[in-house]
Amino acid sequence: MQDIFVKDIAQYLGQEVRLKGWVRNIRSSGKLLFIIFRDGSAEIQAVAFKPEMGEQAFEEAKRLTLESSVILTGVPQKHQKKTGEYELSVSSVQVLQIAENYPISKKEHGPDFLLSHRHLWLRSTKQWALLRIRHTVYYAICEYLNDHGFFRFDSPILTPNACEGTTTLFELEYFDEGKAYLSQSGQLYLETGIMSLGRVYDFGPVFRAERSKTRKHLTEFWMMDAEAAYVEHTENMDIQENLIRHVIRTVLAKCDKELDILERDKSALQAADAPFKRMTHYEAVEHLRSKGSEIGHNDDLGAADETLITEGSQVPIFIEKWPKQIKAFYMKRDPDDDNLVLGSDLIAPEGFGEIIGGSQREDDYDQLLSRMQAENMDLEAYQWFLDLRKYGSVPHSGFGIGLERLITWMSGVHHIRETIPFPRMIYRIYP
RNA sequence: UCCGGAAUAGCUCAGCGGUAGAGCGGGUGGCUGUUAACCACUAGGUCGGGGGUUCGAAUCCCUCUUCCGGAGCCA
Repeated sequence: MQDIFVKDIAQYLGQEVRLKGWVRNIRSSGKLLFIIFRDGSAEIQAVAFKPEMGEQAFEEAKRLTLESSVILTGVPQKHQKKTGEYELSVSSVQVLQIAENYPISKKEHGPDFLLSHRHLWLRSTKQWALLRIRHTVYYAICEYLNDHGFFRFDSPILTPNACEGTTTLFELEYFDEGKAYLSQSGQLYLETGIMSLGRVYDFGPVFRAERSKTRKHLTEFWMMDAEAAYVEHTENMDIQENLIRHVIRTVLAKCDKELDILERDKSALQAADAPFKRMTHYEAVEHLRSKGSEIGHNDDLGAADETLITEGSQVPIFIEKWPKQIKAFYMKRDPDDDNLVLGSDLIAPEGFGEIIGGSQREDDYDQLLSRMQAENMDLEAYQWFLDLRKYGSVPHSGFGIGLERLITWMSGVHHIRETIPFPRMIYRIYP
């Protein structure tokens, strides 16, 4: 007899097999018992029928409760009521453990309860689907980059200095060396990697101690940073667009069932796999003001603006060429306008907001130095970064994708906290 | 940090000045095709903490705590 996974059940019709997993739900009707069984790969209805399996085995099956661990032996058959589905006709039941009073019931729960039981909530169908989409998105990003000349280059997580502003760092004591910080982005370190490998990316957790409390924020999230030598602003956006479109196609191809479970509108994702729109920050502001926003020409887009800008657009929109005072010090100035930088944000459609921030980097030593001085940065701490502009500086660009933001969009889920196994938020660090 | 909202059974909620309720989950029993199965019975509560008003407070007021939603900031 063979041990198989539920996902492969169709290949074993009529043969006795063994399935190892858990009980998702159980329904009984006298001499009949319906066990909704899952094993990680998929789920299936197992039917225990007393006259066929005998009194003893049936009594064993009757002991089962929600989330009990069990090994079922039986024969896969076509589902008697649902075409295209299968069920297992159970012949024997080996109970590993009876789960008593599993806390998550079949009815609704509030977010506080579910988040406090996140270690168990992960087993629920919707969470199972989200974890699988997360896996697919992660894999698709790496696949695209690997196929386009990028090398994995791991940036450090413990760092001596900040990449973005200094108010949002998690701080810790580092032996006798003073303060160290958890990385907010591997970008500055990636810029060293391109001088060796040409094109590089990192993928790992980053940490931001921002006291933001919205459905788009986590204090610990996964970011993919990519950086490429001799790539300028426009090509940088081309790479991002092709990468995101590859992710959309991969998710649609591999996660059809998961998207159904999440009731994701797949046609919206299909429509997003088309050339992205591009507009300058100036054009975006003009457009927003015509729609009633009070945004100014030197302002960042607010949450409402992000939704408004993509209204009526099926594809993501790049907003490029930003006023330099609202963007980071390392972005390259626009040669056509000294007040602008060659940065771009990618805004997802359907109100999902910003998913990528990228830019061409300042490669001129003097320009970078004066910008850092203007922002009162600790030049000594960034000497290594300035060195890159002294020894073979080249035009280069890069971008960072927030993995969970991208998953939120792909899956259509309401809150980012469901897209990572254990979300870290301002008021929650358990479990 | 700021602005709103909420806290009652294990869970989701109703009750909004006069004897603490329902559904789900748990337990017991019934049912040969169930789909959050169903039916019957049953156990289960310092109404978030503290203070006040009142003959009487889950209910009105004050305060603290916790959580949720949103803003700013960001990916």
